[in-house]
Amino acid sequence: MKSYHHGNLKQELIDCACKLCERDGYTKLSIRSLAKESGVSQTAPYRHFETKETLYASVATEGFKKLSIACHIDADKKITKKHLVEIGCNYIEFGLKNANTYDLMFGTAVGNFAEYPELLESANSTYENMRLSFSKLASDSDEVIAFKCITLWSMVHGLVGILRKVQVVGDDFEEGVGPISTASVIATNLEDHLDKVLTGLIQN
Amino acid sequence: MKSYHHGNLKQELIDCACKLCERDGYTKLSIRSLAKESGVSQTAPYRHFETKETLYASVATEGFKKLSIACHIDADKKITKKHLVEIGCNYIEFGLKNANTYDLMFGTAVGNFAEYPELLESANSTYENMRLSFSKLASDSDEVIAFKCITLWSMVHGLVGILRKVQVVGDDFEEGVGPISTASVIATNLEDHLDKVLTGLIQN
DNA sequence: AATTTAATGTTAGCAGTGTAAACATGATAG
DNA sequence: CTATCATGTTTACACTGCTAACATTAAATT
Repeated sequence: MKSYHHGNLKQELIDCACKLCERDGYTKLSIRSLAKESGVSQTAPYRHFETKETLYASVATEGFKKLSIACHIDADKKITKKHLVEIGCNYIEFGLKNANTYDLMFGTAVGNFAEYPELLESANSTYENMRLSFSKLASDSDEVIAFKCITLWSMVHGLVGILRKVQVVGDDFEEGVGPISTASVIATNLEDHLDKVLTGLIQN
Repeated sequence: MKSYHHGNLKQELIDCACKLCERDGYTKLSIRSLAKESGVSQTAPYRHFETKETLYASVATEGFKKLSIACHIDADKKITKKHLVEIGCNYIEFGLKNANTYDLMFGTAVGNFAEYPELLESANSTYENMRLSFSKLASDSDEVIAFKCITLWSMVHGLVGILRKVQVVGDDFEEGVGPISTASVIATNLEDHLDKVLTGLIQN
């Protein structure tokens, strides 16, 4: 027999939402279905999430935490370009393996991160982690480090988007010339690709 | 007095949808509101668009056509890196100025382009245009050209995403070190940035 | 020219959604 | 032990995508 109060509803809703968002995409997620899944009334989630966007923000927050972990590398000593390639690869792998969550994190489902302090914090700390790795690489100024960081981020972010999209674009081109076959070559040689692309940005 | 048949409903719906999608984002668009806007019954659009996704596909198709135009450069002669920078800048400008439409084109609102021949065609021809520009640059093999093309695309695509997102991430970092200020520097020096980033990819 | 047909429009209605308001329960603080 | 307040429920509203059945008229066929 169930007690009137669930006890741990908020966390269960978040966990469940993360799972469903990743499985079906966040558009398919409804507060009502989520409530049903947790065996609770349709409007119970509203005691924990003001709006659906608030729920999205929680899922996105979890996403950034996982991304932070995925992109973290141990390196007390000076790190090399190889480390950055590794970060980039891990980032891309995360984006491709958690594509639906990634959409939530980088799409427009959550309009303004500033309205959700935890989300803001987790997103910023993902950036900050990456920045710290860069700062260990070379004795660049803070500005240059930040610049390189945003540049790498935009590169891997772009690759995630294009690699995913291209699979859906169809390919009626000659062998080896169309976007799909090309992207697939890049995808299967990610390390080489990142290494090459980072060369203009960083030496050694 | 209006006739029973509208006469040009499909095109009017597409035009209207393009406008509303760009103004409010595609999530805010409803078939019913669209119908009302065109002074027609709630279900009339279904005579022209099987599902909402079909409508999205039409809007995305228009988007790719515009993107193609934006990225087109006149160059019968050999083109230089400068031309590619120009293409990249135009691409990014399009992505930032038509952010909501861009989401529709590169997000998951339309699941499988192959189901919408016109969309597929317009998306592929955007790629093909870019590829042709690259092919005029140097005497690379077709594979290398395609590779560079996808790489540039992913770079500018990533920049569009990050430049947009960063504005929403908040910035509680030191001066010049946070993502916002850094991205803003990149955004205001786009040409320089692209030039630098393309150097690893292309000489001259 | 008359008639059939197909394209395009309307009306009514279902099932599902986000969300607000009013109420119920029970854990916890006084 | 009682009052309060966080948490859960019920009910309801306005909106959505979409379907089915019907209406109108343009186009094709005889």
